[in-house]
Amino acid sequence: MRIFNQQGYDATSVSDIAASLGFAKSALYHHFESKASILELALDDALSGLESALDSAVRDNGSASAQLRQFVHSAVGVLTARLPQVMLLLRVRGNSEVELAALQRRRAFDQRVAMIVAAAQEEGMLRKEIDASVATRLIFGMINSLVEWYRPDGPVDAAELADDVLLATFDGLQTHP
Amino acid sequence: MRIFNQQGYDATSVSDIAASLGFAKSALYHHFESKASILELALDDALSGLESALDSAVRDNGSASAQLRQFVHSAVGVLTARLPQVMLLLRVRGNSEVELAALQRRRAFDQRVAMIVAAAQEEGMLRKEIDASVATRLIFGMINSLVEWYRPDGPVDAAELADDVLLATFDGLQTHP
DNA sequence: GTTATTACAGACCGATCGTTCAGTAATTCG
DNA sequence: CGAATTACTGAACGATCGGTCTGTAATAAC
Repeated sequence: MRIFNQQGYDATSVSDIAASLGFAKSALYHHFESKASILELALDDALSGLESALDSAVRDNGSASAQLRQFVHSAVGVLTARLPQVMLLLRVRGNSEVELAALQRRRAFDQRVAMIVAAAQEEGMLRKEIDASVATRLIFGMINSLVEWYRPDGPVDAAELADDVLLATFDGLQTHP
Repeated sequence: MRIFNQQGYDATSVSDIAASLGFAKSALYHHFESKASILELALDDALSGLESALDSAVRDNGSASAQLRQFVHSAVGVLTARLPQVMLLLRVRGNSEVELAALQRRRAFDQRVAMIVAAAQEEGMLRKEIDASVATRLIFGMINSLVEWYRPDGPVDAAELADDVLLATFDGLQTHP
């Protein structure tokens, strides 16, 4: 996963992976069916993590507004905790069966989230000037962009970051009089 | 650029490009030096667009707060107007000389932006609970994520989107009493 | 300590990669 | 119209790709 993310999946050869493990590439095929199956494991892990975070948020809260707040917070948690997997998921382009399946599963997930955002807007939580589907994409665009810079061993604390994202998305970065 | 973005640069062969143009792949080498040079043209265009938008924002405004607001707005404009180029830029991983050069140029650009955000925070425009560098990444994470879904022929208007992003980043998506 | 079983190495496969080159068609120019 | 330039084709290049196969170490089981 580390090399996939550094170079990109397609730019990474099976030899690259094997070399970084100190093995011959044929050794990899003793443990994995194919290059794609390695990717598949990571994508499944990322999707499972996000899905169960959403499930919990829905289960734990009555209103869509509360569900959304909890999910935004926990989505940052999943992203920081399973950074390599989510990183791979967000870069999938649909070039193979494995990638297409992951994209489809992600689309279904995104639609569930969009429904909650729309409901939260109906509840009066979100301003109506901005279309619900646009709002959804802006919120999770910000969250997903964390994979581009957040690093577990970096200076930013994951828990604080989740709070910051909640504040930024819902209350804005500007000071208010 | 369209095919690079659909499949990813590495997953796109020169034959793919030639075929979609109705040419033999050798014909491409009459117009371009290499596959990498095609990428280079696009990356240069994206970077130039963003840089000149930043230059204008700095030139047109006195305070960092005003500079930031204008640049956020115009960055969305550059992104929507030069979607394919910016899309490519944001996916560069540094796998070649061309990509490394683009990454370096982008890092310098990002630092200029980060300085303005920090100055805007000093001016009292941005809340101080959130670190300036984190705020920078959240803002432009949201903006850059537009390439993942915005399409010129889609239902979302580019001008409205720029306003929405401005509202979302600075005032937040939540309604206020 | 013999025997399974697991874990690897190295050579090799066909396919495809980016690129080159010699030659031909199409277009422009005087 | 003929000459020069531009645009393109098709075959071929070495390199590298994901994957397979045979065989040999290392480990575990009894």
